[in-house]
Amino acid sequence: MEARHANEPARLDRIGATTSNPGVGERQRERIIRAATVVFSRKGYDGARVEAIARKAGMPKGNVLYYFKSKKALYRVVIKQVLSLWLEALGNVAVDGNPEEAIRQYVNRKLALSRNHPEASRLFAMEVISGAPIINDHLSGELRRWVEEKGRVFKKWQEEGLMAKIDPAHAFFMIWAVTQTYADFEAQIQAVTGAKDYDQEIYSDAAGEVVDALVRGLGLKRDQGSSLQSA
Amino acid sequence: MEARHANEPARLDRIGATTSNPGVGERQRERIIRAATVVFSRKGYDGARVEAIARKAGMPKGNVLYYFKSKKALYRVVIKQVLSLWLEALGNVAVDGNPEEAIRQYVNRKLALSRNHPEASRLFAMEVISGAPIINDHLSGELRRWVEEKGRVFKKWQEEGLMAKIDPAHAFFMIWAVTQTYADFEAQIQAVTGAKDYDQEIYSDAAGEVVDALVRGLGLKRDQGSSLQSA
DNA sequence: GGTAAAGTTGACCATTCGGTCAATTCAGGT
DNA sequence: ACCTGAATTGACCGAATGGTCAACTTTACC
Repeated sequence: MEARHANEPARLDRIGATTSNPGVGERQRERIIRAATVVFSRKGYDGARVEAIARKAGMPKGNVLYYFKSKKALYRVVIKQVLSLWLEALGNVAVDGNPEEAIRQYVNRKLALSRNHPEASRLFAMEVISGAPIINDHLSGELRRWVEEKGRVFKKWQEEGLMAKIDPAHAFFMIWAVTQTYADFEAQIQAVTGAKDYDQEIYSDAAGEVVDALVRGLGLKRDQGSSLQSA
Repeated sequence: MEARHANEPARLDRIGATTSNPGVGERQRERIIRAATVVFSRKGYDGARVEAIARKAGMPKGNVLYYFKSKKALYRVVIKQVLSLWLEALGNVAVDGNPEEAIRQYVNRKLALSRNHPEASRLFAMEVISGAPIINDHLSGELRRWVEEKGRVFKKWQEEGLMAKIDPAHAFFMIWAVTQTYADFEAQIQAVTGAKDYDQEIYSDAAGEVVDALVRGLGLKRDQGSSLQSA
């Protein structure tokens, strides 16, 4: 017992495929994290049972606690990974192209995130609803700075008349709210629309209109000066 | 012991003030429900401790279980009350006035709900994120019908060119997403904006811009024919 | 003021759950 | 084949929690 309870995300990024030596333990670790993300996102921290996570990962409970020294430690690892996914997708809003295209791209990327990682989205939502006990520092640190930075770009656009006059932060809140709702409130949307194939009917069919509405609402204009399209 | 474990919401509506006989028990019942709403909304069902609810209501645990036969029964009562608050506020979107004013009013009402009952909003959100195990029937029943009904009005507006062509259901999802985000994601918004006085800075100062953006996004026009304003 | 029901309270029970541990198996290096 | 550390597993423990209960107090009504 030596690498035990490392607790570090270690190398959670996409590995170039099956790298030389994923390590027996590393693979297990990842299975646990994946299972934990699902369970935590549906049940919340307290509702999640270690044994439920273990079962979903296909191993006895004891094994989970072998890799993570406690339920809380596992939760921290999971939620930090989710957060980094969030921040990463926030990524780089292209500030140089024309505003409309930039935001349209950004919203679409965010929507894709909700589509491909609904559990991550829900887990994040639960954390925040609960008062963000774990990630508060990140929100008032990294995220806040990120918003301030991008906000300056919005201000510039607004001065040039390329965007409606709206507090940049709230513009983001609107975007996040709308994109996340398709993951977080899936149950409600499912119930109300009666969609048979959520992925298809909601994301493929309806999402486009919503993106348009957001762009329109934020009053985003295509910069007339630079007519170059981004790929 | 006779009225014990009635479990019925009984008469939860606003009573005309202190009616003749609120009943000792009825008052306690309401205190418990109010406390439970807060605790459940922050901790989720499993995270909430009966004793925590009792303490917040200012009575020993045993007393809570005297009025509600189980934690789950209490939860059901609480969440149903929250749901009715939601549906009630959805209320009557004035279908006859001009579209812009109607929706503007509706959004403002929904926003006020988030402001005045943030716990209710969060509790509702938690339920839905968890897959709406309790209220699923209501969502695919009452709520769905309500959306279909109001949706027809939207369609009419759209045919008259008074509203952007967007699936009515999704128009609602957008509105709900944006308005709820100010209650549900308060922790995030607080962290990002660094607002000292959330109520003031967020709801009073910034909300207006957001309502405008929504109205603009949904492409709502003032009906030129009828220039009468609703109060 | 007496009585019966409603309400209050803390002690108590059974269960569940996170976490530990000793025993065992597996994998790799020599 | 042997050895060593990593990994696996199920039994087990203590704490916490939902729920019960019996004793006690308050309230309402005659």
